[in-house]
Amino acid sequence: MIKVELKDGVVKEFEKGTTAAEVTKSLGAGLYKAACVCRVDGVVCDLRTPLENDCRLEIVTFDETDGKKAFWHTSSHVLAQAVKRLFPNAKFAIGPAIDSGFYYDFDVEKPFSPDDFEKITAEMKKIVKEGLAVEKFLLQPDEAIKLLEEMDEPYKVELCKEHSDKGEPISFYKQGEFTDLCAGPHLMTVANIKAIKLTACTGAYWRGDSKNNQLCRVYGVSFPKASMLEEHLKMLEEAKLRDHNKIGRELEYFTTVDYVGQGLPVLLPKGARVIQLLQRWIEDVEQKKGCQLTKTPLFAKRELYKISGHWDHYLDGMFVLGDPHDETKECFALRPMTCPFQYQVYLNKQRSYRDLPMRLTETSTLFRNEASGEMHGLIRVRQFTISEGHYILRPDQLEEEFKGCLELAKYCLDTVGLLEDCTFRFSQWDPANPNNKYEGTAEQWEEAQAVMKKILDNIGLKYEVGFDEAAFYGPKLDIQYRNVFGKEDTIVTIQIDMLLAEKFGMYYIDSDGQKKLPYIIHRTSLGCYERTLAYMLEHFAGALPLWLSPEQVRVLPLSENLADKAKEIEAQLTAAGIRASSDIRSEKIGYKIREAQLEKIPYMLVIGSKEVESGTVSVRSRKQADMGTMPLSDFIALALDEINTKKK
RNA sequence: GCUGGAAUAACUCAGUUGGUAGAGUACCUCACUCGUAAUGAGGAAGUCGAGGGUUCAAGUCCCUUUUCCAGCUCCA
Repeated sequence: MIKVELKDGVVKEFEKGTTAAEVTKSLGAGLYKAACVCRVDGVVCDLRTPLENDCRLEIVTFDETDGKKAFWHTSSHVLAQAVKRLFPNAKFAIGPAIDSGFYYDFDVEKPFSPDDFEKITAEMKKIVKEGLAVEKFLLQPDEAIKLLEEMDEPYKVELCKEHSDKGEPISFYKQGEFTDLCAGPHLMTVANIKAIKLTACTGAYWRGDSKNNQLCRVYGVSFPKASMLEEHLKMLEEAKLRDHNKIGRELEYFTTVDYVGQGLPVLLPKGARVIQLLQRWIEDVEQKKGCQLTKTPLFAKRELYKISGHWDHYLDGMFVLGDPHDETKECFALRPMTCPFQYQVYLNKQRSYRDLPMRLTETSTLFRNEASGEMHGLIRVRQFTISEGHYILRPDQLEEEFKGCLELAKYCLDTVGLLEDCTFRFSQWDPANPNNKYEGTAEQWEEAQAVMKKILDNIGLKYEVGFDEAAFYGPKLDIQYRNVFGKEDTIVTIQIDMLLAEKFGMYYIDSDGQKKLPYIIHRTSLGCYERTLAYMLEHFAGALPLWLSPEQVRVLPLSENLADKAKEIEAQLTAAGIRASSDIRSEKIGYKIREAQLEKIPYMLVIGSKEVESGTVSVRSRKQADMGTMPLSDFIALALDEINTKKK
């Protein structure tokens, strides 16, 4: 007999070798039905796992992430089974669970059409109704490879051969006529998958490498109850209403024009105003932090990029003016980054250790020739403006300055309301990167990464490691943000560079009279303005905080004959530094309010004869509706306080 | 760059098997002078993304191309 400790410390005895499933069943039919997988002493396992020793057993349902993962993983097998039935020639790659569902990659002659989708969904539902039990079996590596070869699954054979190096048995899962190479864990039966929706069909490269064959990836999501699926789809619809690419256009922040080109959004007055406000604020904040503002050219001769290394690493990503390969003629390129330009400020004269740290910042417009399929609203564009900076430092200043950069970035992101949803990624090099991406020696890399790790650990920052995500000249701390579709991008980056100073001959004379190489931190405080604006539009669903609202107050006279009074109030607001307008059209007040509300105008001041008589305004906010009447001066004080404190 | 989807009035979208281009909103005009999310009537508005082709006839079928969307790859 073995002792099994259950939830809340209850201990029960079972025969040695009893499976977790049998234990669960003994606890109650309802629990067994809801159970997806279990954790034995904290390790996620199949319910079919036999318990051999005393242990702690947790039953995991769909409510937990581990449960969802298993549920969706099994769903991906059902998808594969349905595809096999309908398209017997399809070859199978991988089919994992992801954060919001599952996918399976297939090699098929023709990608699936929406029509095929319906058929596949119907077949999946049929399979669920058949209520097949999921069984697990193990094979020795050579037997496993033989089986997969017989099944004519070349991708699976490739995967299996890699696992077989370990010499461990290979696990398979089987439901009905369908067998798949898989590590699991899986549900006990497909019968629990009550609601299924296939969401997208896209291309995806085998093993994530664009040199490889492109497969057909089918995305889906599934739930134990139909109502949960409905709720999920409703949530997705609501997320889409926050999409900056939709509301940014609707609310007239930006637009795109066919004949201007891809990745070149046109900022409309509202978008331009927000970016101006952010830029003025950041430039002032940086000045107070001891930064020096620079303004350097937007393009330069090819020779500059050759020194920095960008010419060799990123020629494809640059907009080149002239023939890049004709060395007999002058050739220019628009700048894809600011580093080599800003270094010229440092190089302007001989520098002493007393000049350091030198904190150079610039509101820098950059140009990157992104591949045509990469562009996305304001998030991924070909021309953008970034709060860029390079700090040139003595080694003894590195830690403190790095902390300063991180504090500044956190302050900026917090002020614009985005920090709470950010995650941190320590982006490191891959010594074995096949494309020769990284410059410098292993010693230099180990040192730079050790320094960064020490700094991050000292601060106690929670971060993930991004392997093979470093810049070609050094490791990065990337601050990541997810858009409404869950896609992650870097919003802010802080990088340690030990290589470029030498390339540009950026020495300083130390206190001992010796020439020495400085460290350089590449950093941004708020990231690039377009991207930050995009995320703010999503975060606030278009209702930007008052201090950043392009139009802060709209005066709404009840009737046309109060137009002069409205204009007078507007002028008083403008004089107080508030961005105001008035709606003097001969429309009903409800109509004007509705429009202002849809435009997310923070405050509406309604004025009628009552207000004119008493010298007050009737205040309505987009959040709290009617706030009652007050003297105009009171409202101005209230608004200015909200603006000056940058209230979110 | 790759896979899939899309493009019709300023916006959101209808448009049957190929046979004269439609609605709502917005816009303009007029009336109404209004109390916290849509007043009424009338009017104007489209080379059906662009370029080729098939056809007596193309928004609709075929080819090319541009842009937008989702995903992959990439992201200094």
